[in-house]
Amino acid sequence: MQTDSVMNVNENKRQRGRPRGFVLDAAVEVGQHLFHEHGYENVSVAALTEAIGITPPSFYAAFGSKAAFFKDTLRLYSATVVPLDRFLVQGIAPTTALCDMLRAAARAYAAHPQRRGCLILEHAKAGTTDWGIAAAQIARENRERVRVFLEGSDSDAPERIADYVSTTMLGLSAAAREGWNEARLLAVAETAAEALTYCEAHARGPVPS
Amino acid sequence: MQTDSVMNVNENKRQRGRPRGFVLDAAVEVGQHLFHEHGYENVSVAALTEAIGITPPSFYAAFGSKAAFFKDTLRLYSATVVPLDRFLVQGIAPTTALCDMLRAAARAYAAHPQRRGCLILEHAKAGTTDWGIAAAQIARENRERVRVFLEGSDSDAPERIADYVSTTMLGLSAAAREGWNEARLLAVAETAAEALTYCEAHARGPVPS
DNA sequence: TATTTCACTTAATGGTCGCTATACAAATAT
DNA sequence: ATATTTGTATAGCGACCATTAAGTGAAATA
Repeated sequence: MQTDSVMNVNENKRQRGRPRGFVLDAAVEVGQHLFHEHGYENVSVAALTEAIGITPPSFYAAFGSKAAFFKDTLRLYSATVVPLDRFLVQGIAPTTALCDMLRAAARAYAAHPQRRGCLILEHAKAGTTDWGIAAAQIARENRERVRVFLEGSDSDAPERIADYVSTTMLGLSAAAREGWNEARLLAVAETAAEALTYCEAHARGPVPS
Repeated sequence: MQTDSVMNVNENKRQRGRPRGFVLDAAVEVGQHLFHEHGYENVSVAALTEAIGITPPSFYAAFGSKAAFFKDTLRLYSATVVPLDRFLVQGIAPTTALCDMLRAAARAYAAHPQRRGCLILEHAKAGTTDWGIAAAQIARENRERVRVFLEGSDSDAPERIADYVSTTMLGLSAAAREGWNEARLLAVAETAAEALTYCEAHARGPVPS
């Protein structure tokens, strides 16, 4: 069951029959917000359809299933909210890029009082369900992009640094969900940033022990 | 509905009527393992009672509700698995204590292939449910103990350091649940430990910028 | 206008959930 | 012995879940 939303605006393809009474991408965004605020399991199809303004059969005709719809919201989120490529541009010093990314994450995770943390990371733990697997997949891909970026730069121990940054973002997301405000998250990001700059210096010279 | 489990072995109080056919603390431990492996919402009362070897009425007579039983498992967990006082002993250098704690967390969170991460931290996000509030409460208390320990030592910026350590442990727990092995978690803990030692040095002298 | 093609509406399906009313079994108290 | 107290077992409650079968409404094609 393919949907034509998210970066795939091939609507107005064949317009026979009654036209759809709602906008796909708008519905996906509504669902993204609900999933982000309450979590996949705590959002019922009834809640989704009511928020969108449609009924369950329309929902299933358009998106196939609740899990498929959730994957659509994941795609929308990773395409719009977490623009990794904005930070991982070749030529920039890896430490600078990662520090900027951590600061941006801290800000983004506390930006909206509802919808705290990262939609993807917060759903990447239910590794057994299909929707959890989808989230974990995206998380792994993003992690990989960080590692590749570090290998492209002359960074030493790219895996170790990538893992450290990933863990920090996981922690920032969880802390955001527990209600920490932007200042606290930013302070943590700043501390982690100092760790990264220290690692870089540490790699070039010997440890001052 | 009070239960007399967990550090509260006042059984053999009044022995009138039919004696209980199972051991309270053993049941709590079984529940702790199930909750840790699958998460609160994914463990039904039916699964709990079957694993314990009793039927629902016995369960509710002994523990009151699923949420109350979960709180019992939380108490057992924080009293046995995460011995904070082992690390936060006055007199030890704060950096040493925190680094040891991070390393111990990394090891503990990956120790059992099932039951990855921290039972408390992984349940502290559902802030609206009563069981989630209970977990978040314990997490907050532990965080407070770290802060008090740092204030007791001559550490500067105790809140900032405590927040950084808390976030790192949140990240380690989440990474453990995503399947990272002990080596990866330990490497992250080691990087964070370097950050802490750097912070300490940084506080005493100016930044080498 | 007649037909086709799709979306929409109504209403319900089977399943699982946390929880419990009722009845029975096993121990102590008298 | 009987009465009382307490745990266990059977069976089922109502609520909610994701999903859908069947029929109706609306637009484009012929």
